[in-house]
Amino acid sequence: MHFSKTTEYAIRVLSYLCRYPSEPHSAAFLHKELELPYKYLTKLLTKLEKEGFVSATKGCNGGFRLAMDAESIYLHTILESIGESLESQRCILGFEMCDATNPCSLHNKWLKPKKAIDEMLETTTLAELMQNEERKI
Amino acid sequence: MHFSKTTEYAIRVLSYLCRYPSEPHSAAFLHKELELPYKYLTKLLTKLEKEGFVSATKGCNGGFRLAMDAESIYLHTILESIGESLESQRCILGFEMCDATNPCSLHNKWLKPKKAIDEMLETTTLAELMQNEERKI
DNA sequence: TACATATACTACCTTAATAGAGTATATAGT
DNA sequence: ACTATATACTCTATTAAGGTAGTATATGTA
Repeated sequence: MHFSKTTEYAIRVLSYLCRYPSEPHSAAFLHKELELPYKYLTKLLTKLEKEGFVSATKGCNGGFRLAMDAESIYLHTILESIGESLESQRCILGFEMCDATNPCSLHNKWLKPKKAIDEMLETTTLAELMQNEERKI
Repeated sequence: MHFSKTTEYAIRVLSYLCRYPSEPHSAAFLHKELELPYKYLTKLLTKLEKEGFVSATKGCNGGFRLAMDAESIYLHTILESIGESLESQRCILGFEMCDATNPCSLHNKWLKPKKAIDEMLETTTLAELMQNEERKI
């Protein structure tokens, strides 16, 4: 009952780039600042660049910065790009076929929590995560 | 955002034993009936026996049966024994220290979904999963 | 007691997520 | 053009969850 590390990292990095948008941040810097494994981070950033979330500039003073308006980046969209959202759609007990007409024994009980999760992911933007400036990233 | 396989299997097996309590069911039978990997299942059943959820009888006509009143087995308790609930307590973004006074950026947004999940797990009993006799296990 | 049917235990194998190393390539500044 | 600082790419290593194999042990039935 948790996000994958990749998802955690993605949200944290994007949050950081959202909070400090004035200049690009290098992977090395983000690695130190957010304490994420460097090589894993660079790979993730490359992916996020391909997905259009960040823009990358090479060379001196280069780095990554947010490429989209933070108000229009929903968590759901991030998870989708990472490949995590597919997981949330699957049956909570792991059955291939599980829906309203052919539910597993937990199906109905899971509806409410699932709705709460989905709503949160679909209505929360990256910008919203920045509301309290004191919060850690 | 999902249960571990072990948790899935535990709920499914216990659900089955709850639904058909009249006689013990062997691991081999449960393996065929629920299509769970045999060896993994026996390991899990041994664990569930130690945790007190099922009783095991060896020899001919032996097998496993529910050892507790299904009305008093809450999903939360099962997950706790499996070791999954600890996961649900941790910070959604993976921070060591994350609480109301020192929250991560997702902390507040996660409160509601988390509450829905916890409530479901803490109020749902094994017996309740059996309400609709047509449901698959 | 012999045997078939069970669980119990120990050790090992597989897979996918996560993490790391090394190298190639691009660019700003001088 | 040279160099330092970046990202981009490919391949390999580690770890934990998930899964398997083999054998020991217990028990009902004949």
